[in-house]
Parts: sequence; C-alpha cells; structure tokens
Amino acid sequence: MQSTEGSLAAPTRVQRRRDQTRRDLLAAAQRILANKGYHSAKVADIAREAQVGVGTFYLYYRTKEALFTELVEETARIFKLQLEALTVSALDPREHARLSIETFFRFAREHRELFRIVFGHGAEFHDVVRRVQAGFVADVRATLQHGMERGAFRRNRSDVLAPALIGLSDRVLSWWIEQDAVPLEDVTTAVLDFFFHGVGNESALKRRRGRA
Amino acid sequence: MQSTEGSLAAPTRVQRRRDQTRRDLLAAAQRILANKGYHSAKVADIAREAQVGVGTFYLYYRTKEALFTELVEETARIFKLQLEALTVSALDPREHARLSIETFFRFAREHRELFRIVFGHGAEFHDVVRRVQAGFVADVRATLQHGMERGAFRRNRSDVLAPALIGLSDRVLSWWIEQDAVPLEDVTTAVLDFFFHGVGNESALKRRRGRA
Amino acid sequence: MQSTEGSLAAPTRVQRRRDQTRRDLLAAAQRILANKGYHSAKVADIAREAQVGVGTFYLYYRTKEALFTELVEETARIFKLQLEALTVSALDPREHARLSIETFFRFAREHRELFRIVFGHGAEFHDVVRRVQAGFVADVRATLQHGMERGAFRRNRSDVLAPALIGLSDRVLSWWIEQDAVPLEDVTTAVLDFFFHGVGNESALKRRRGRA
Amino acid sequence: MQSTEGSLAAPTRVQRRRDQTRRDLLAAAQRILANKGYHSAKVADIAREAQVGVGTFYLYYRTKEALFTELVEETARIFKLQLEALTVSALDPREHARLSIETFFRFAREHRELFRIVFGHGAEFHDVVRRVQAGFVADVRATLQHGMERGAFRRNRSDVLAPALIGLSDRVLSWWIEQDAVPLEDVTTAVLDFFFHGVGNESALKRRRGRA
DNA sequence: TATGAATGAGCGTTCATTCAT
DNA sequence: TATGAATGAACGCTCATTCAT
Repeated sequence: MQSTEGSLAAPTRVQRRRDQTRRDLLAAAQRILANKGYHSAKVADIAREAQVGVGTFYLYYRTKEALFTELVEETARIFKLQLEALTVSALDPREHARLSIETFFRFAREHRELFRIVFGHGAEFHDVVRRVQAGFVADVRATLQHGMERGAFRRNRSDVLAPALIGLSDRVLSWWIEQDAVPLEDVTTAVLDFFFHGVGNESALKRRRGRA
Repeated sequence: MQSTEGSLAAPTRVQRRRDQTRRDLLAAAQRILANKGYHSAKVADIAREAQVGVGTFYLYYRTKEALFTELVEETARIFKLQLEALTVSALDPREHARLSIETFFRFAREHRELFRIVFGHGAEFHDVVRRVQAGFVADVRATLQHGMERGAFRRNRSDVLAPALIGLSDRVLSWWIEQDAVPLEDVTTAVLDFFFHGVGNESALKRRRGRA
Repeated sequence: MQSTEGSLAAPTRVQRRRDQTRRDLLAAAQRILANKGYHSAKVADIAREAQVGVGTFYLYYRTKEALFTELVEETARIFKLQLEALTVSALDPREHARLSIETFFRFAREHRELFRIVFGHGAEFHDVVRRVQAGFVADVRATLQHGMERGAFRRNRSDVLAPALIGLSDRVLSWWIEQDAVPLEDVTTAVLDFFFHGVGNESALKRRRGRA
Repeated sequence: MQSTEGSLAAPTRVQRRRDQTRRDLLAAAQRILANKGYHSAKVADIAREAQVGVGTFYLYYRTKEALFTELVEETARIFKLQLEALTVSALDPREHARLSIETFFRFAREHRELFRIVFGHGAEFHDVVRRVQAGFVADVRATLQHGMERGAFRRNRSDVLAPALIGLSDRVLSWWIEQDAVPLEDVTTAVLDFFFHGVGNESALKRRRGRA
C-alpha cells in the first residue's frame, strides 16, 4: 500500500518536520528568554512565538526549566568548542588569552541572544548559569595562572583576576549589545589594551626584548 | 505621664513608631531580598521577617516593586554620599579612582546585603537596578575621561572601560562575598594593581618622575 | 498463492488485520486498566501497550470511555454466558446458588484483569460499571427470592441480601487476587459455608431430611 | 488604643471566623466529594460550594489530596471512637460483633457523605482509603478469630470472612443510601440474621442452652 | 488504514494585593 | 494604625482528542 519510497521517505519527512518544530521552539525560546529573562518568559509566550500550541512545547521539553538548562548548557558547549578550536594552537599564554577574549567577543556578536541569556540579564540567580559561569571562571583562572608561572603575566591573585575578567567582559558585551553604534573590533581592542596592560609583565617583556 | 501633652506628644510617638516599622520592614526586606532575590522573596516572607502583618507592609509600601525600588535607590544614595565624602578632596584622577574603588569595595563589605541586591543576584533585569547601575557607569566614565584628558590614564575608550570596571568590580565582590576566606584588602590590592596597570600611563608617569 | 483471488481475499485479510488490531487494543486496555484504573490509564499507555499509534486507537474506539464501556459490557456478557451455561441445569435454588458463586470465583481467577476492572479498583463511580453490577445484583436477588419462595432459603430481605452477596464476593476476590498464597478453592469453600449457613433454612432441611 | 476586651475578643472573633471557614470548606468538600468522587471533584467546585475563593482553600489545606486524606482519616478516627465507646463493654464475641455492625450501620446513616467518600464511590483506588479499610478488615478479623477460639463462631477462615463482612456491609449500606425507602433497622436486622447464621455455632449454642 | 505530532481546554496551585475588623 | 483572612488572576503542566500525511 505504501510505496517503497514512502516507507523510507515518510520518516524522513516527519523527522524533518519534528526537527523544524524543535528548531522553531528553540529559536522562539531564545528570543523570548533573551528579551524577558527566565521569570518573565512564560511558556505560553514561547509557544506563541514558535507558532505552536502550549502542549507542543511539552512534546519537546519536559519543563520550562529543562529548556532553559538545555539552552544554557548547549550555549556553553558551543562556546567551549569555539574556544578550543581557536586556542589549541596558541601555547603562548598571551596569545592564548588574546584569542580567548576575541573568541568570546565574537561569540557574543554571533549569538547575541544566547549571550544575553547566559551572561546578561542577571540570570546568575539560576543554578545552571552559575555552574556554567563558574566553569568559565575556572578556565580563565587556569590560563592566568599558567601565564604568571611562565612569566608572561605579572604575579597577582588569579582567584581575583579570573572573576574580574569574566565580569568585565560580560558587562562590556552587554553594553555593546544594547547600543548599536560602536564596532565590536574597537571594543575588543579597548578591552585587550586594558587587559594586557593590566596583567602584562613589562619588565619581563623588556628583558626578553633586550636579549633579542 | 504624657497624658496632658497627649495631643502634642502622640503624633511624635506615633511618628517614631511608624518610622521604626518602616525601618523594620526595610531591614527585613534587605535580608530576604539579599538571600532569595527579587522573585523568590515573597511579600509574606518580608512581613514575617519584620514581625508585622502582610497588610502592614502595604501601609508603608504601595507594592513589592515600590519597596524594591526604594531599597535600590536608597542604596545608591548612600553609596554616592560615601563616594563624594571621600573623593571630594582628591583632585588627582588616579587618587580619585583609587579612592572610588576602595570605597566601593568597603561599601560592599559593610552593606553586603544591599550590595547583593543591587549588584549581585543578577538583578540587572530590573529597571531600577539598570538605571542605578547606569548612573555609576556614567560616573566612572567621567572619572576615566577626566584622567585621560589630564594624561593620568592612557587614552582609551572610556565608554568601554566604564562598564568594564563596574562589571569587574561587581563580579569580584560577588565572588568575595560568597567565599569567606580572603581578606578584602588583598582583593582590593589585586584589583587596584590590575586596574592601574590596565589604564596607567607609564610614559607620562616616567616623564613626570623624571622632572621631579 | 492467493494473488488471483486478491480482490476476494484482500477484504478478508484486511478484516482479519482489523480484528487483530482491535483485539490487541482490547488486550492492552485490559492490562493497563486493570493495573492502573480508569483515571491513571492514559490512552497513550494503551496504544503503546498495543503497539499501535495513538491515532489508531481512535480508529477503533470513539473515546477512551467508549473502550471502557465496551470492555465492561463485554466482560459482563462473557460472565453471564458462563453463568448460564453452568447453571441452566440446576433447578434446585441451593445448587443454583452454589454453582453461581463457584462460577463467579472461577471467572475471577481466569480473568483477573477483567475482574479487577469491573469489580475491583473502585470503578463503581463509573456509570457502566454501576449498571452492570446492578444487573448482577438483580440476578442474585431473583435467585435468592426464588430460593426463599421454594423454602430452600430462610425468609429474609432479598433486596438487602443481593447487594450483600455481591459486595461480599467482590471484596473477597479482590483480596484473593492481591495476595497470592491461599488456593481459590479454600476461599470458595469458606464463602460457601458462610453463605449457606447465612441463608440456609435449617428447619426446612431437617424436615425434608426427616421425611427421607 | 484597643480596649482590653478588644485584645481579648478580637482573636476570638477572628478565630471563630477562621473556624467557620474551615467548617464551611470541610462541609463543602464532604458534599462535593461524596457526590462526585475524588477525581471529578475540582478544588474550584469545593471553593464555590463553600462560598470562598480558590485561594482560601489553600489557606486551610495544603493540597486537594491533603484535604481528602484528612477527611478520610478523620472519618476513620470518629468511627473507631464510636466503635470503641459502644463495644468496650461487650466481652461476648457475638455481642461485640452485633454492636459493631449496628454501630457501622448507624454511622453510615449519620455520616452518609463521609461514608460514601470512604466506603462507597469506589475510592479504594486511593492509598489512604485502602489503608483505612485495611485497618477495619484487621479489626474485624481479630473479632472473628476471637469468636472462633471462644466457640462462639464456627471455625472458618477469618482471613476470608473479614474482607467478606466489610465488603458485604459496604455494599449494603451504599445501596441503602442510594434508595430512600427501607428503614435502616430492617436492613440491619436482615444483615445480622444473615451474618449470625453465616458464622453462628449452632451446636455450641444448643449445648450451652442445654446446660442452662 | 495507520501514524504520532499538534492542539488547547482545563486543572492544581501560588502569591501580590485588598479589605473587614 | 495594624492585622491576616480572603481573593482571583495567572501560571506551569497534562492528556483526550484531532488531523495532516
């Protein structure tokens, strides 16, 4: 009764439909969450934005919280991948730091909504967000520590500087996203300048240069 | 005792009583809001903490939001006062910046709860908080700009550096409040070191020193 | 094989397929309803258990309630058939009663799930169940009445004793199904003993025996 | 400001108001639950019946289930009290059984709604109801066992007869409540006759009578 | 015919706010 | 003024039923 193509194509078509709905929901959730924050974003809002019924939402996500968690963790995963892809080659701590910051800033531009959900909007109250952010802070701290040990950065408290750098970047990017005039490159340059002077080890640098 | 002066003393006593209740409510709100954040803090929680009835809450504040607004604005007012008191004398931009940061950090220690409400907890989603923080950013920007014009700070984008410094401080202080091991002085030192190298104008400094 | 008869055989095969699906659904419904009861049994559960799609369920039953109704009425029909088959010959009221009870008890053993759906699980709230049970009560009452008129049973209120006997049997069987230690025969014996003494007409019996 | 009477009377008045609301809710819940059963009874129904807002319901009961549980357990408590009060003096097993049954039947008349909630309506699906009913069955079994050991009842399986007697009584009373013609006394008489013949030990009785 | 994705009415529950005392 | 019982709009979530394929 069903053509051979049918039995093969049918699941594909349905699957594509499902995937589309899932993507619609995710995109809608992204927009709504980015604009309203977790508490003001109602499940009904997200469903409406995705042009599906409320019930449909629950076909794809167990709870509102589950969606949020998935969104945040997926964002973290994507970002980490970008980070690793670009920084794996950079063995020099300064280069590593520079690439990390640039990657973070570019990530914020390319995923404004995800950025706002995870970093902006004061979602820090939420456990997933705290966890994910704590992960970033730990990474940054490791980088700083490594740089200090290698003499690339001045000795300073990495436990203080790590949250400092994350907080700094978050806020700058949140500000940048809200206004829409300054090119991101200029922002990045300004931050890199501030950062490298802030942590840079001038004497070591000079010594090194002197030897060269 | 005061029966003869009843008509005169009563208002005073009643007024004092009113003020006390208001203070109780504010203090209770401070504790509850700092610990739970705006959304989890229920009006009933605050009333209970203040040892008054829920109805009483509404005799002093029109809404939950109004209380929050008052708390945030009052915090901003207090902080600004401290800031002005300590920095009015410092005409040197570097000194002004140092004192501002130290004042901010000390304020966070002395008013942990208020700090958490306004800066931590991701309350940025709230309009008052955004407004108040924007005010701080503007102040910081003015300071930076002034310093750059005076040659105390390297030329850099003050519109970027201002939110950077606020975000940096917020996050560092939030981290510091949560852990309870590192002395605040050490944290301040680390941040000042980072900041002054980050913005400092080495060449100008040397020139000045050379002349001295 | 049947390809030449396709046009004739096809409907038959389709019909058989339909019947099979219907039976699958009914069997699945039996298991699910017996284990969870009407309210906890979801249509999706039943479809899954029957290995068909939810939509398919609605090709065979108009509503969840319709399925339930059919199940209950079918159960009643089967039971009545068994009852009539075994008791048609017994003209003696005592014998008739004994056979009825034994048949009921055996039915419960052989159709535990159906029994639990109709008699256990407190489904009495449901109209069909009430109606079906009322039918049984009426039958029992007729039997009792007949026995009383014939002098086989002591005169007593058959309107009271009929529900009494049904309630008694229901509960005993529900208990028996839940535990799994006592042989059903022992249970039947105990109930018959209780019942026959409960309704038995000793004096008539003795008189009859005396004459024999 | 408040008269001495005020401070004493006020809590009393409020307390009385509270108690009244609680009673209203309980009575409403009784009516609604008795008429619709647990699943069909909506919290909104109960609130409306009690002439209060939905929110008020939750001031007095944590959940719909909690109310149900309280109602069932309270019913069991009241019934047990009545049972103990009336049967404590009856050391003779037959007398004890007779009083128990009479008490049960009278209880059903005086608390029709509670009876329907706990015993009728097929609420057996609910854990509390099962637990409570299991308790009654255990009590009945103990009584029967005692009676058999004392020779007051014929030897028979008390594990079978206990649920039998409960099921019998439940169903008879459910029937009686639904119709409204037969006096309860007649029903009780019919059941007692059935029961005592069902369990009675005629030979022992005669022997005893012979000795007298 | 068979499917399962989609639907949305409906439920239990919460909580900021009101109001009778 | 102070109280806390009362309110009901609003939310997250479920599931019987429909419908496009």
